[in-house]
Amino acid sequence: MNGMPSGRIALVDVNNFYCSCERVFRPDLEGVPLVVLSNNDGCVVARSAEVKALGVLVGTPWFQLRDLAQKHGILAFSSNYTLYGDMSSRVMRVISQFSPEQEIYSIDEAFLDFRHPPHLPWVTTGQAIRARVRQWTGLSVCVGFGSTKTLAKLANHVAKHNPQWQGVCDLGALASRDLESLLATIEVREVWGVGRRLAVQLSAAGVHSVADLRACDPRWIRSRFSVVLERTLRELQGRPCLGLETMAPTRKEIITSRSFGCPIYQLDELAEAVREYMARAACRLRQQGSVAAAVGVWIETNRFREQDRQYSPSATWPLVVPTDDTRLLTQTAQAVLRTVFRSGYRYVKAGVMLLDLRARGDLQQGDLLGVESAAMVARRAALMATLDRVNAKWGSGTLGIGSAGLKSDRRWTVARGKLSPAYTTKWSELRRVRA
DNA sequence: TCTGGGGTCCTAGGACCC
DNA sequence: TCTGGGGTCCTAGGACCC
Repeated sequence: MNGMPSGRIALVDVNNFYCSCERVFRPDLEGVPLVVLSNNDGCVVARSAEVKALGVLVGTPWFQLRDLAQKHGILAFSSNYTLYGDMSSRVMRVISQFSPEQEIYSIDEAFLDFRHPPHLPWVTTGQAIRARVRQWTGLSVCVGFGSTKTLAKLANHVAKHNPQWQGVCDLGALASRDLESLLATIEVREVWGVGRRLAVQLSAAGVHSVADLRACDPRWIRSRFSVVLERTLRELQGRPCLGLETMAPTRKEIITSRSFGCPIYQLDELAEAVREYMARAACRLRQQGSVAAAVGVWIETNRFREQDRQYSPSATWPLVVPTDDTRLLTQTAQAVLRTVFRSGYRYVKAGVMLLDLRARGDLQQGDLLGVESAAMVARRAALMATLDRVNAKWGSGTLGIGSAGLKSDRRWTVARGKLSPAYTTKWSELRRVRA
C-alpha cells in the first residue's frame, strides 16, 4: 500500500452520457457511430466510442463533418436536455444509495464519500455501483477511487481508458511502485485542473507526466503558477484540499444566452429574444431564492464571418432595489439593450446576465427607504409564484411579460431538427414496445 | 449556409483613502 | 531637482470545469 488513508472518495461518471441516453431508448443504435449536437445543431458536444475512434473532437462544427459522417454513417441528434436531465436524476438517485455523502458535480458525474472502510475491497463496491446503475437505468458508468477528489478523478480516467480495469480503479490499492509507474504513463493534461494552457507551460518547465507533477515542490508550483495549481498538486499527493460540496451551491450569477436560428437585424426582434431569455433567468433566480442587484445584456455578430462588420457590445446596469421580479428585470434588460444596439449589423446571438445576487431575505437598501409596503411585496411574490407554476406545468413561455414572443413569428428561436422524443417525461412520447 | 451554453476562482492593476 | 507607504475595493481578464 502507498500510505493513503483507508477512507475513499469515489467519482462516478457515466460513459458517453448524452449518446448513451439516446441509445437506452434506441437499442438498434448500439454500435452505430453517434454524435449529439449543441443548440442550433451547431457543434459536436458528445461522441460515441465509434466517433471518438474516428478522431472527431468535441466542438467540431457539424457542417464540417458532413463528408466524414456520410462515409461512416455517423448519426447526429439535437441536444435533448429534457431527456438527459431526467436520466441524470435517475442515475444520481441510484448511486446515492451507496453513500449519503454525495456531491453532484455535473449532469453526468458525482463524488461519493466513503469515510469508513468497507468489509470488501473498494473495487467490489465500485462493481456493485456499476451493476446497479446499469440494471436500473440502462447506462454504464466508470468508478474511480482515491483519497482526494483529484485522485478519484484520475482513477476514473484510468478506469475509463484501460479496459483491463473493467470500469473500476482504486488508486489507493496500488503498491507505491506500481502507482508511480502508472502515473508516469499519464499526461499531465489529464489531471483535473490542468487545462491546455497550463499543460503547455508545465511541459516547457519539464513537467510532462502526472508523476512529474506529483514530484514537484508545492512552493515552487505556487510561485511559478498559482495557488490553484498548488492545491491540485497537494491533492495529487494525497492531501485533501477540496471538500465535498453536498449542498447545491446558490449561484453567484445566472446567465441565459442562445444563438439564434437565423440572423437578426432589428431591435424589436432582439428585444423579444432578450425578454424570453430574461424570463428563464428570472425563474432560475427565484428557484434559488435570490434577488439580483445588477442586470447585464450582450449581443453578438458572427465572429467567424470575416466579411461581416463585427460588433459585440455588452453593458451592465445596477438596480436601485435588488429584485426577482421578471417585470422589473425585463424592463431593465430592454433598456440596457437599447443603449448598446446599433443598426446595420447581422446579430446571431444574445444573452442576459443576473449579477450581484444575494439572498431574498437579506436586508436591502430599498427596505430601509420603505419603497415597497409589505402588501406590495406579498402581491409581487404571489404573481411571480403563479408565473412559475403556470410555466412549470404548461411549458416555459406559456405565460410571459408584455408581448414576449407574441408579436413576430419568432423565426429566431433555436433550430433542433434532429431531436429525439422526450421518452421519459411526456406520456405522448413514450417508447412503444408493440404497435 | 451552417461554428454551444453556463459556471467558478484567482490575479493584477487601478482607484481611492488615510 | 527631489514626489511615500500601506490598505481596501473593484474590475477585467485569464484560467479552469462540464
